[in-house]
Amino acid sequence: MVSYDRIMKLSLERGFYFPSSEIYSDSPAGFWEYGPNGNNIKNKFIELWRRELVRRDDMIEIDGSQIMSKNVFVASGHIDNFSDPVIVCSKCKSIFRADKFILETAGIDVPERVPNNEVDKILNQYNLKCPKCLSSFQQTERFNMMFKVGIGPNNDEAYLRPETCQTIFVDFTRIFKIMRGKLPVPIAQVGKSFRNEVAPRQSLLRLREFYQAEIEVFCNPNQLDAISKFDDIQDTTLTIDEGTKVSKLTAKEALDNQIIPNKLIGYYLSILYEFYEKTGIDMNQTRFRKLSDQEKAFYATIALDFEVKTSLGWLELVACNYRSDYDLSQHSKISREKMEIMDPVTNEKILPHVFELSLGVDRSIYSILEHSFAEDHENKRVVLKLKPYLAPILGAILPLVKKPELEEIAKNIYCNLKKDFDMYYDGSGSIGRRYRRLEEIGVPFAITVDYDTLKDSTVTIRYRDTMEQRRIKIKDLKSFFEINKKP
RNA sequence: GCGACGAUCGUCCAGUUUGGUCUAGGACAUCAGAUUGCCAAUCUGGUAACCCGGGUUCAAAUCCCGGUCGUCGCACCA
Repeated sequence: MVSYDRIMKLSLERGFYFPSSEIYSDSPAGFWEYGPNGNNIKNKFIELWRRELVRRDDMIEIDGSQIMSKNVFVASGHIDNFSDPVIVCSKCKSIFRADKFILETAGIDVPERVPNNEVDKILNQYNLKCPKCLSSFQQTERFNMMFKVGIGPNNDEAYLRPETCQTIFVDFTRIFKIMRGKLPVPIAQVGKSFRNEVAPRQSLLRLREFYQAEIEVFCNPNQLDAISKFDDIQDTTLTIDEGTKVSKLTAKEALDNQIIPNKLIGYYLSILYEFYEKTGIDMNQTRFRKLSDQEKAFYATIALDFEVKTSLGWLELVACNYRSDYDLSQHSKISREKMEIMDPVTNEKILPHVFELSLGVDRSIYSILEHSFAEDHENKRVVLKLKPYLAPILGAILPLVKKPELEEIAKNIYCNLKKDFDMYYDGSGSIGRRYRRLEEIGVPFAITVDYDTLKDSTVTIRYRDTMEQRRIKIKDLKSFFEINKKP
């Protein structure tokens, strides 16, 4: 298996991703840039997500704000649940998690959501001091994983969203009305979320600013098995890890065996699976893992993670949570906005439930890179076997040697194709070197203009994975790329 | 956030032990030119780095302190 370090090296050398603000010594951890190649892959990944999930399932896609008011997160529970009590030594400024500290020193098991004054009381009562300098602690504070921002001259309290889905929840009633929604109605969004991670690590795998592609399926909780399109995917084979046992079985079998609770969840897990199949990730190295009650988020009643095996172990790519009506009822309560809707199918007035597929884009990109990376020792080359529709560049136009008559034709071909496809022109160095360079960033096709081109207007197509070469007429190139850029 | 270790061209590494030889060297990559009829060829020339701040010293890539970042472990991952 390719190591994390090897992918990291490739990324730095070839511009997939690299640290943000790296010329400054005070640049914070957990922020990374996509370079030209990485950005192209990311855009194409998102476009594939749209094709295979959003358009396939007639989803509605929105693009919401990244900064949202305090009340949004009071309602969502993030103000309360997303923070840890923290105590700071008044002298040496050492920081401790209050609940852990009290458990370790006084042996008292306080809940994570313990009020600040309660912590202060316990510290006093048991005379707990800083273990490093034996000084007393300052008043208990909260460390919140959300980034707080101040709006306007008064610095009104607001936050960068820690998950994209909250915009979907707060917008739900308007979207449902204007789009003449019928349950189940999936609403999708791709965008950035922000979490003030304590220890961001491993580049794209734990970021403070990251892309999520989320799908919130609003549904009638009484109609979870009334999904006729389940039949389309019932033979999709899923690997499901229930903690005690791992089963590989079709969606239908999983449903029959109660491993999946209903058709709606089965359907969405299956189309998610089929989407990832198309990314080039080795599906034998993936699984859905049922989360235990301890692992589940506070809003989830059923939770499965879609995970992929990488050199760093199993990596969570998609959180699939049945959030019930938690979010809508909370937003309804705090905003005093009625969020019940008429289900036109059953003529019931209900508060919809939500099943979500919360996908981590950056982790997916990393996994695709790792699973696409191949070292071809026989030919002494490194090949990134990206699917053509995910490759940062679809094709490169190369003059065989540096001769004006070949370069002119090659540049013409390049100019004729570059508006329709992601093309690249390279005329420097030996032809073999150029092939090697291209396959390292995953360019699937190289077009070489040679001396035969002058005679019969054909060029060589070289295939990245097999190194095979075929001749094709210049005028047929457009349709060749048209066909080959499709999933 | 804690602890251990580390940080030199785009990448990998030498130089730090024992301060002066370093206006920092090599390899790969890259750029320009020459050459080249298809898989990292060759020749010539070029670009390019001591993480940041402070201190010690006649003198710091090298020693000391602080910060930042990175790797690993713990914790965290709603």
